This record gives sequence, C-alpha cells and structure tokens, in this order.
Amino acid sequence: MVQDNGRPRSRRLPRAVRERQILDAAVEVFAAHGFHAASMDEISEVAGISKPMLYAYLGTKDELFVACIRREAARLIEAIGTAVEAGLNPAEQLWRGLRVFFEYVQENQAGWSVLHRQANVQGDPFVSELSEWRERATSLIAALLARATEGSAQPMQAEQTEPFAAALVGAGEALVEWWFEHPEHAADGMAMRLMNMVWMGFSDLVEGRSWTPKS
Amino acid sequence: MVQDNGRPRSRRLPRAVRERQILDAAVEVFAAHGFHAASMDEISEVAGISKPMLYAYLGTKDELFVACIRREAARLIEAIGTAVEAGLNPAEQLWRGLRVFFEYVQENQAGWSVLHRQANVQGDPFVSELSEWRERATSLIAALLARATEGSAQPMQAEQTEPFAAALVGAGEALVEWWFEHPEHAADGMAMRLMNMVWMGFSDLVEGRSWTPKS
Amino acid sequence: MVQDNGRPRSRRLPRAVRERQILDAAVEVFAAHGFHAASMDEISEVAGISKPMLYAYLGTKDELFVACIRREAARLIEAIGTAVEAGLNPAEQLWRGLRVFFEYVQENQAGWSVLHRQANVQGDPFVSELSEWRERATSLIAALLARATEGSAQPMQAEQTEPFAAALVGAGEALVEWWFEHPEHAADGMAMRLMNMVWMGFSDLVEGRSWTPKS
Amino acid sequence: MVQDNGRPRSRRLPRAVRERQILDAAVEVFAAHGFHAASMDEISEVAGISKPMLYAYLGTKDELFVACIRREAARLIEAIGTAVEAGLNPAEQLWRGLRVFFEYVQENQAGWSVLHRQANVQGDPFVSELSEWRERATSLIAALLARATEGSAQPMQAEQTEPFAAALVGAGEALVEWWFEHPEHAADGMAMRLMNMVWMGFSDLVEGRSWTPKS
DNA sequence: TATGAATGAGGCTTCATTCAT
DNA sequence: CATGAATGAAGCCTCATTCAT
Repeated sequence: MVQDNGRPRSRRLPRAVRERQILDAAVEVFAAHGFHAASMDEISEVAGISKPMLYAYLGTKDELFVACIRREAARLIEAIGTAVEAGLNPAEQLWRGLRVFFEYVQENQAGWSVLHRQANVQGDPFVSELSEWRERATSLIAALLARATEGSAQPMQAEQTEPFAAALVGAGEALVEWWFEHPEHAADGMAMRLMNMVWMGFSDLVEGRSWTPKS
Repeated sequence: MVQDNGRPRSRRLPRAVRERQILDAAVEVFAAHGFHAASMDEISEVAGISKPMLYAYLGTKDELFVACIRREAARLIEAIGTAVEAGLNPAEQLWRGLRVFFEYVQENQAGWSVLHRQANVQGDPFVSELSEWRERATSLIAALLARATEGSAQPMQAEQTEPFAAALVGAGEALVEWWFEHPEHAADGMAMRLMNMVWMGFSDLVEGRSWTPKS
Repeated sequence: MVQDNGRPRSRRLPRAVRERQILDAAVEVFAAHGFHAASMDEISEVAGISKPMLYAYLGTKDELFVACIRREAARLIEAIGTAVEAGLNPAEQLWRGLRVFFEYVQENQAGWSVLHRQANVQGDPFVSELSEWRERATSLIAALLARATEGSAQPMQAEQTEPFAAALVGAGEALVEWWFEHPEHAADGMAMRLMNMVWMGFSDLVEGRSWTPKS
Repeated sequence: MVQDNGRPRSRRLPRAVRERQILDAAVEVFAAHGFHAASMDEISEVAGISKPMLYAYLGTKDELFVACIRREAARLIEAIGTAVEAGLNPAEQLWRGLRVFFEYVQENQAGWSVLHRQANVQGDPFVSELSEWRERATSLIAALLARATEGSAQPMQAEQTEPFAAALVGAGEALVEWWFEHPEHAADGMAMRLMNMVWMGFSDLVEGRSWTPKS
C-alpha cells in the first residue's frame, strides 16, 4: 500500500538512506516543537515510516535527539573549518568563517534551531553532547585567535583566547536571533557586522575605524 | 513517605509569602529540568505545599512559568538599569552594567538559567514574554551605545546600535556559560574581559591596548 | 469588610433566611451547569457566604442537591394542588392545574430545570428523591382523572389512570421543552394545547372537535 | 488486580470490532452513572481495553459521548421509520411506530437511558447533538400527524402538529419510565395504552370509545 | 523486514471537604 | 459565628515504547 502524503512510502531502502530520511524528519520536528513537545509519532509520520522502524534504526527518543545534535554540529563545524583553512591571514580566516556561519544558518534553520535552542534544555544525555560541540566550535576559533597574536609582543594564551572565542560564538548566536527578526539583511552583511564588532571594538567604531574585506 | 527537604512545611502563611515561596521553588525546578520536564508535582513538593495551593496561587503551569520569567527579568533589568544610571560616561556606564550583570548571574544562577535557557520554549505565551524581556535588555544597552556616539562625527542610528547590543548580550550570555565551567574567576574579572572585548576589539587587544576602570 | 459584588455580605441573619439564600443560589447554579459541573465554590460565591458556612447549613453537595429538589417539588406540587382544588368539575380542574403548571414553569425556570433535567442523573441519593416527586405529581393527576370517571359506566381503576397521568406529566414536560424554543406563545395558550390533546385526543381534533374553557 | 468481568480481554482485534465493543461499553457506563459521573477508566475497563486505545479509537470523553448518542439515536429513528412506512393509514402507522418504540426500549434500556436521560447535559457539543435527534424524532411524528389530517376540512399546519408530536414523544418517554416500575406489562400493551391516549383522548376513553388494531 | 495494535506510566488540573484562626 | 488557607483523591489525556502478526 502507498502512503497518501506525497512521498510514497518506499520500502527496502539501504540503511544509510533511511537513516538520513529519519534524521531529516527528526530535526524538522524537534526544531518545530522542541525536544519534549516533539512526539515520536509525528517524527515517524514525517519520516514516512512506522514507529517500530524508527526505533529499530535510531533507538530511543534520547538517542535520536543526540544523533540529530551530532549530525548538525558536525556539518556546521566542518563547513566553518573548511572555510577558515582557506583564509590567508587571521583576519581573513575569521571573516571567511563568519560568512560561512551565517550562510549555513540561513540555509539550515531547522538544524540550527536544534543546536542553538533545543539542545539547551537540561537533562542528562544532552548537556555533554552539547558542550562537546560548543567546545569544538570554541577551540576552532580560539586557535584562530591564537595564531593572530603569535607574532605580537605578548602572544595570548589559551586562557585568554578561549573566553574570547566563547564570547564570539555567543555574539554570533545572538546576532542570528536578531537576524531572524530582521530578515531583510543579507548573510554577508551580518558577517560584516560581527566582524567589525569583534575585530575593531566599539571605541574604534565610534571613531570611524572599521574593517573591510579585501577580496 | 516523609517530607525531608530541610524547610519545615510551615502552615497558614499569608498569601504573599506563599507566592514568593512558590516562585522560588518554581524557578529552581524549571532551571533544573527545563519547562517541559519540570513537573508541577515536584514544584509543589519543593515549595512545601500541596498542588491545589500551587494552582490557587499561581495558576496553570504556563502561567507559573510566565510569572517566573517575569520576575527574574524584572529583577535583572532593574539591577542593570540602576547600575548604568550611576555611571558618569558611556564607558563607565557599560562597565558598571556588565559588572552588575555578572554579579547578578553569580548569585542567581537558577533565575538566570530560566531566563537564558528554559525560556526558549515554543508556544504562544512564552515567546512574547521572552522577546519582551530580550527587547528591554537590548534597548537598554542600545541606548547606552547610542549615547556613546552622540558626540562623534557620525552618531550611530538604532539600526546600528541594536544589533550591536544584541550581540553584546549574546556574548555576555556565552561568557557566563564559559564562566560556569571555569568558576575560579571572579565576577569582576569576567566583566573586565567582556568590557575589553567590546570596547577595544580584538585588533586593539592584540596590540596591547586595553581598557581599565578608573574607580 | 464588605463583599464587593453588590449584595453586601450581611452577617448574623436568622438561620431560615440564610438557608433560603443558599437554596436560591444552589438552584441557580445547579440549573446553569448541572449537578456534577456545579461547584460548591460557585454556589458559595453566588450565595454570598463562605464554604464552611455552606457546609454548616446544608451539608454535603448531595444533601444540598436533595434539598433543592425537595423544595422545588414541594412548591410546584403545592401550586398545582391548590389550583386543582378550586375547579368545579374534572375538566376544569385539569385545566386549572395545567395553567398553573405552565405559569409556574415560566416564572421559575431554574427550579424547573433542576427538577426536570438535572435530577434525572442516576446516582444513589437522587433517584429516590426524584421518583417520590414524580409519584406525588402523578397521583395528584391520577386522582383527578379517577374522579372524572366516577359517574361513568366503567369507572377507571388506578391501574388505568396512573399510566395515563404519568404520560400526561411527560407530555407536559416535553411541551415545556418545546415552549422554550418557541417562547412567543403564552402560558395560557400552552395549557390550552395540552388540554385539548389530553381531553379530546387526536381523532377528535382532526374532526374539528375541541375543548374550550367556559370561564 | 485481575480483570474478571467475564469477557476475556481478547487482543489484536480489527479496528471496527473494537469500536463497537467500546461503544457498547460506553453506552452501558454512561447509562449507569450519567455523563459526568462516568469515568473513562471504568469505560475502558468494561470495554476490556486500555485507555490509550479508547482515546485512539473514539477520541475524548465528549466525542465518545456524542458517538454514543449518535449511534443510539440512529438505531431508534431507523427502527421507527421503517415500521411507520409499513403502515397503510395514519392510525396504523402510528400504532406500528409506537409498538416498535416500546420494543426497542425494552431491548435496549441502556441506549434509551443515554438518549432520554443522560443527554441532558449542558455544554456545547451535546445540546446540538441532542436537539438534532429530538428534532428528527419529532418531525417524523409530525409528518405522520400531518398526513392524518390531509383529507379533513382543516388540515393541520406544522405549527399545530409539531407541539403535538413533541408532547407525544414526551408522553412516550414518561410512559417508559412508568413501565420500568411496572415491568409486568408487555410492550404491546404499553403501545396500546399510548395509542389510545393519543388517538382517542380522555373524554372518549371515559365514554368507552377506544382504538384497537385490526391486524 | 515492516506495521497496526496495544499499554504502563505519568502529567496537568479540579473538586469536595476540612482545619486553624 | 465566620473564613482564608489547605489538601487527599480522582479524572482526563498523552506519550514513549513494544508485541504479535
């Protein structure tokens, strides 16, 4: 029999494809309602499979959620990492990273919502997962910042770059939130804003100094 | 089973006292488990009253949560507002605001968690409440930043200060998160870090320029 | 302190007055929501007294409901009985009884609703109370009908008049229901309708014979 | 505790069968306690299934109750309608209708109780459902009565037949009630009684005129 | 493999009823 | 006498999870 909701309930797909289908559905539903309000019923429906299959492929609700977080985090981190590597100097690296970040969020709002909003809910299995991704993001940035000071008189230590990186990530998250309410701006423009705040600081901006990409 | 949570179940208290007791308990429990996972059962237990009283005084779970958000937001905003007003110039105002922010968070972790983490719940009554508080916080900062540029050649418009303020708030939130994992730092130190990031920017910091309070 | 809802919460009333106040309120609320949906809270509020007083005066919810049924039934039966006694012959007696019945219902809709609708709910203490009132009403009518046939060739026995009376009562109740949806008719007109149905029967009515009061 | 109500808890039945089981149980329980006092717990127990199934198949308590009313009303109306159609002239039609009515009630006391007694519940979804069934019953009878006067000098209009029909239905309901307390009578006899009351009227009966079926 | 059918467990909410002042 | 404060008990409903086919 065929499911009536557009996508035919295709059978006998290879496991990997099925799992991606399910994860896509899960991310969508988790983003829409949040972890607790999301129901396995809805996820299985959106994924186009029955609940027992859902459990067979990805385990319990908790495990499924962790899988979602993991996939989305990996994707985002990888995108940013690749972009950063392509930059020639720290400023450009940061700039590329920011740009990719905003682009990613724009094209993957559901995934971002799962990462940024839903994963914040306390609870045993999720905190660790979440802090791991935050740590990876932070250390990526922190390394970048550290490289920027390598040549200076007083190179920054991890103890200084790390909180800075964390703050930068937080600023980015908040700016995305602001962006959602002012969608008329382009991803590039958002990246520029954040770049300037971070790189120049407020006192410079007030005095008319700002950063611009050369490319 | 016997109640054994320290505070004796005192009886026949006047309404106002009970309401504060309940709000305290609710904030604690919401912070610990998040809105959905928190149960009215546990809240009433922690508050030391029966569930019917809980409902009689503060309404449904939704209403209770809104009341929590409202109280915590009001407290925080008021503390920051008062501190900012005491500053003589924009830099000092910002500095005082940041310091009070970190102090508040330190002494009121549960309340902060409710505001920062748990309020991200989908659903009608919460989004409006939450965005209202975010907006108040942001506009408080945005006004401060706007004042800072009043004398400059190109005074910033709301369109520029607002996202900056939002980013600043986000950076603060993230820094708090980092702080929780590095509790050896003092609130003052955290405020200093953020002040420098915001005011000086990264390029200045690299070159050894930094901001310090005069007081 | 004075209650703010119009009627001042007068204190120290004689017991009988209080009880009437309470019963009035109870009938009103039971009629509005039905027995189960009515809450003692609302009744005490409408009555203008506190709940402990409510319990002190009229006992539990069940007892209170029984008291309502009893009072309303007594009133109605008494009104009809008095009217019937004033009639000179059976037809006129019936006519007077019906007229009073419709008048009573019109002026006492809440009481009627309690009797007719709410008391039908099954449950231990109410069935007996309800069947007692039905029985009284029925036997009042049955006696009337019996008197009407006393002079005839084959006087009716209770076994014949009783079900007739029951049916008449039921017809009256149903007609009242119909009346509520067609309120443009007068009480007298309704009584006339029922009188004709009962007295003449359908075959007579079809052939143009009908009953009219002489008074 | 062990289930011990005779019917074994059979498992894995097809949906249609389960739905009938549930409706049967629901009618039984609603008839026994009334809508409000009936508990979904008891219904599911009597039906021999768990509560989640109850909800999955027939929705909330309100919806379940409406389904009960609808089924019972449809059954009764259909039975009477079929019987009436088989009659050759109005009197016989009425007679057949009444006979089927009493037979139906006798064999389906619970269903009748739900229709007659319990459906009188305040609240949106029920009033409409109930008045619809009453209307169908009434208009079925009213049409019959109208046909009876078609040939006469002054054919009755709906304004006259309708309240008559309503009263007839009410008389029937009340007679059923009386019957329950005098179960020694047969359904046929009850129908005869009502037929005579309605068709002949009291004055005719007093004078010895009565109606008898020819079949 | 795939699923319709099934349920234990638990959460929110309200109500009749009674203390303690 | 009068009441604000308090609660045990119960009802509706939903969800994550698993059989049995």
